[in-house]
Amino acid sequence: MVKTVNDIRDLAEVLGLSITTVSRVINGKAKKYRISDETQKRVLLAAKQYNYVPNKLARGLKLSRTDTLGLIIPDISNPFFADIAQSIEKEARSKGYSLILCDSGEDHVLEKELIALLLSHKVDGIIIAPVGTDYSYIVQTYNSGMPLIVIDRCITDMGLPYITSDNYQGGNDAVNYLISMGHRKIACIQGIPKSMPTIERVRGYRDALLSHGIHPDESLIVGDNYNTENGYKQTRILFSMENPPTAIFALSNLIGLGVIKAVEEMGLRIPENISLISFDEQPYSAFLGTPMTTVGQKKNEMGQLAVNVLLRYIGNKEYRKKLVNMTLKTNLIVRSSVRKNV
Amino acid sequence: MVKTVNDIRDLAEVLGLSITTVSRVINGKAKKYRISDETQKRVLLAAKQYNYVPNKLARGLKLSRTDTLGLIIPDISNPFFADIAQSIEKEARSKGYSLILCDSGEDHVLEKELIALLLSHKVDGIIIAPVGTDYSYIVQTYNSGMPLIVIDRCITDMGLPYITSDNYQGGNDAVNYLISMGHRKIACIQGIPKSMPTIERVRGYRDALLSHGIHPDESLIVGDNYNTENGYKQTRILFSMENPPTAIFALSNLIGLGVIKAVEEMGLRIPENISLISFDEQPYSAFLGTPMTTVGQKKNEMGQLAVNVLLRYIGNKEYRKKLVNMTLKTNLIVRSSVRKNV
DNA sequence: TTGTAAGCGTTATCAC
DNA sequence: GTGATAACGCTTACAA
Repeated sequence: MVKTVNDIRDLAEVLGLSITTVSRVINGKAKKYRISDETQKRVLLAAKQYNYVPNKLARGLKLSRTDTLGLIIPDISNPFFADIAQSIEKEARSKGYSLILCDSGEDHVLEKELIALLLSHKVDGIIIAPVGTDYSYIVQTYNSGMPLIVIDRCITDMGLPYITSDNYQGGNDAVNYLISMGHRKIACIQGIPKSMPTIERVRGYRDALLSHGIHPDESLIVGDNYNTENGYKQTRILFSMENPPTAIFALSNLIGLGVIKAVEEMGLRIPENISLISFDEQPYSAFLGTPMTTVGQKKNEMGQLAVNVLLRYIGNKEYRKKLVNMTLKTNLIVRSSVRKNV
Repeated sequence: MVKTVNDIRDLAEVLGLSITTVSRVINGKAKKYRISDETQKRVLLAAKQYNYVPNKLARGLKLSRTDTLGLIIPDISNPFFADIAQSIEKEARSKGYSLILCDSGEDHVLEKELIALLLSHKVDGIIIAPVGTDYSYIVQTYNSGMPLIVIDRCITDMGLPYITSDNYQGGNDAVNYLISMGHRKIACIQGIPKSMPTIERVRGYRDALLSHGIHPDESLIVGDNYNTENGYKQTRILFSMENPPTAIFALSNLIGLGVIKAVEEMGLRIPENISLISFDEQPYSAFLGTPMTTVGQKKNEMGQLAVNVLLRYIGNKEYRKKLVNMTLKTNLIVRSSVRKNV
């Protein structure tokens, strides 16, 4: 009959050692306390044998450190965020951290609750892609001393650290390209209007038009959500105009999918009847009915950087004074969804 | 100067009440202990005012219950798993549980570590879509009393509870359809060969052929991974045969994408030169170069059921004796990636 | 080189 | 109606 070991206490008992010694060996402080090699080996062996795993709750309670990070994103089924979540999880784990995943569903009331939830879990830090409507709670959390970093849906002028794509450049590049292909009547289907990616992409859109002497037509800047629905609806509406645009700039990959759906349903074709550029590259982008011209983002880098900056905030009080604001270049991936407009 | 409240102790002090009373109110046991309405209101108000959030570590340590579930999946960037993760997170949270997300990256050594990690976090239960190579550790964990449920990559005959799609039916339906369209030389690009979804889908494939008097050609059953790479490579190899198949059955959406890539690169077309059916429906399936015929799965239901069954295991020792094995029907979504072969 | 004991923040048991 | 206190499993001074 083998004794069941649940505790460091049980383990110590089995070994005939004190809890302290066992704890020291388990935590790799053997040589620091000059614990004999033999004792060390015995402990490690027994730990493995009895399948002992230290209780992180007790450990966290004692150390006020849980080796856990919180991640809040608006929609994990959006492959953009799934990719980011993957790189964050991987990087975090490689550094010894676990990840509590929260999907806010683009609901800022829920988002607020989720932050409180993560706080109650005593996570060591939070990575958040906010819904982008109400920041007060996030700012408050950060100012209270909780290490936190914002990704993608960044918030400027609030004193929050963030890592995001150069959305202005992405929007600007896309529209400049459309103009260079002869388009002048270019619609823009937005994501959440108040969110920074949308604001910046639209700013890039406007500036590209203006720099070519085209006055932005406000009736062509439409939509209010990053999802497929919005892309579909706005496209149908755009095409109900007496004089529809010749090109659409979709501010997310999901919006782009919605555009395609609407276009197909109307019996039209991309790019013959309408040109399209969509933000965010996806594995399927190249294989769509018309291979899509997209604005690629450094998702992997964004995730890795977020984790690493956050860990520095966690580990280094001094570093926390440094407000990290990073912007990652985008790249236009030209395929065949834009035709030359003559 | 407002006192900072970190503790239930601090809160009690501020209120001039005992810790016990405060704890009771916070946990909604006010009436059980006949705590006066006024006291109750004061406590609740102060808690809100001082932004008090109970420490889940301490709570978990005391109650041996963390209100936390662990989720292990092989690849969150695969939209199939992203969708499942979303439904699991949502359902779990609605029931008061948080989710620790782990991506095993299809690595069963890592998977084993991740289980130990979740154990050390004292999660109340585990939902796992295993890599599908080595089950021993999972079985051991389950047998040790940890509530656990397997999804998608199920393991039969091991006494583990699971919820999965009817992969046999899905494979059978797909191939029956291909045969009904006149195809006889049908290739099958597998996922991980030892994993149950692959085994079952291939069994469905074989039986469909046999039931039509076609003897399965082993050289047409190829591949070893659910990813895009595998789909691409195997397609290139299949087409290097002197007599390539007229149809391909891809066992995942990612494999399907790889097939498309290879086909395009070879200057061929779907379905003119090769017909294709791919497992798992995705938002983009309808918008691919050739709208894809797919086998749809009940992802949302799978996630919700997994959480609910797991929670019953957690809450009800009796129920744990009942081995839940659920199989969810698939549905063939016919589009235009299969042509009539004459 | 090893051990003793206090304390992390919470809840449950028992008392008043 | 409310309060004091032990205990959950761990780490870490402080002792020896």
